[in-house]
Amino acid sequence: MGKREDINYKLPSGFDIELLPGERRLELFLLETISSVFERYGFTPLETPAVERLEVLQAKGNQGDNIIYSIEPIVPQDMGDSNESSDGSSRGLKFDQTVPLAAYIARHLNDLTFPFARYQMDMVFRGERAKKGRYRQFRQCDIDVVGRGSLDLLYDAQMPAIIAEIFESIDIGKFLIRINNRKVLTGFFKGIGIEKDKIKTCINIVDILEKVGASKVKKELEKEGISENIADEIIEFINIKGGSEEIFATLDRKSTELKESEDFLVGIKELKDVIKGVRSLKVSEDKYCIDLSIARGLDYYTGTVYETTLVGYENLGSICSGGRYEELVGTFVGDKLPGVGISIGLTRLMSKLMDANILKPMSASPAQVMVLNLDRDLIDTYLEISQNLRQAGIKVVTRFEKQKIGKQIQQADRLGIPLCLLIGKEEYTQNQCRIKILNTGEQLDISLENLVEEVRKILNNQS
RNA sequence: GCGAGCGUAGCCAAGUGGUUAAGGCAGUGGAUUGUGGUUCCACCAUUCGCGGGUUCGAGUCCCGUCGUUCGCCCCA
Repeated sequence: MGKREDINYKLPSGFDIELLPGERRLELFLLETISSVFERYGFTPLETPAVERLEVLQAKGNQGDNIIYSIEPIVPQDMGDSNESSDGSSRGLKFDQTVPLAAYIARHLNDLTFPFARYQMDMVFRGERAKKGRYRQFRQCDIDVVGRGSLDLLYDAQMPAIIAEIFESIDIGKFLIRINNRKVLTGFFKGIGIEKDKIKTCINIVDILEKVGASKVKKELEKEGISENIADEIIEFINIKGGSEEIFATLDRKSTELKESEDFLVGIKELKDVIKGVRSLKVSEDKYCIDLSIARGLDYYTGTVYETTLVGYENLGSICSGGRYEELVGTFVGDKLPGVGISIGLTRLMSKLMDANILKPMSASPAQVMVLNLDRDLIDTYLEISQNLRQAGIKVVTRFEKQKIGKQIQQADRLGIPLCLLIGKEEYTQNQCRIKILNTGEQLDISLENLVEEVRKILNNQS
């Protein structure tokens, strides 16, 4: 098979994110759809390097060491230890877009206009155990808005509107954006007497409710030294269900029962403002809800948090999530620079949705027309026709190699090219061209003068 | 990092100590010379991740090694 046995060319675990042509075309289509929604809301495109200093990557939160890939050069042997002083080990690959954004803002503070709204659809890297649909390198589509000093809660409200618009336009069925506010959670924990240093742990435990179920959450909480009564109270709290007004009513009632409810009240107020904004942005009621069990694992979230699931496919997990972070950017700059953002894990989303047959790959080739090679002597005609079509904006593949006609048509079919142009001696002498429409098998003879026009007409009818 | 499983062609695989290593998909060639997605025929692994061992004999058992998958953890 001509295969080299000494080189293992398989991709390492977690990096098998290569797509076939039709899949890549689908990805590009999605990227285009997503970015056009982002831009409709005035977000500006941005890209940051794959590499940042470790101190930047580790600046906030507990992402820690087990997910960051460090990067260092391979020192050539004959260079001895001359590279030893390089600080290669102090760099790593970015594991999300938010932390690099914070650093970016710190670097360009004086060149940017605030609130700064940007989108980014780069690859990120996580050194975690790979799973089906969960990779070590993957593409995330992020938007964030960062304000200087303060950031209006309407930016938080805008996020669900953007999410809704995106998932409506890529047509993947019903989805639900679940909204919560971390201050509601932390305020509640504080109010029922949980010590400050345990609140973070509690948030992380609560976050896994959906995955592991209430009894496991309770067990975990008790492992942290939380009494059974309190654990029950927590579970009851995060399970509160209902419409927005209903939940607000419950929360208001709860706030009077709590010992210390300042944070809790702030959280409720924020959540109310956000929901009000979402409503004003005309996001339809069945697309979002308040869900007090949404906490998000990342440490840097401080206020609003979001998670989006596909209705009927909840097991796919969150397809878009994010939240507000008050302190993250400020870790690099002295100022207060609160931000809010969301992220779509596109690689994972595509992989899962294609497995579930919700998304289907596009045709392998963007070409709309294939000019067949029936006679090598007519190659100049083929080239000329191809150029004419291209000038009219039509995507054309010209066959240079003479092959059995059936093979050529078969190839066009496999590539998903809808039209074949056949010009042999016969057609040529009559100044004609035969157009074959592959999905119907229909053929028609057109004079060369009208060809461009005719092809365009057929293509229009097809789409 | 810990626990479990798996490793047979480009892909999916049967095979559980005897040997010519099923089958399917894909691929290549053909079924009379200018027509595809259907059908039919032929071809397509001196070899079972790698190394060692047990045995008259190993893809099949044992040890090691590498790779990979799943679970815990974490998350997109």
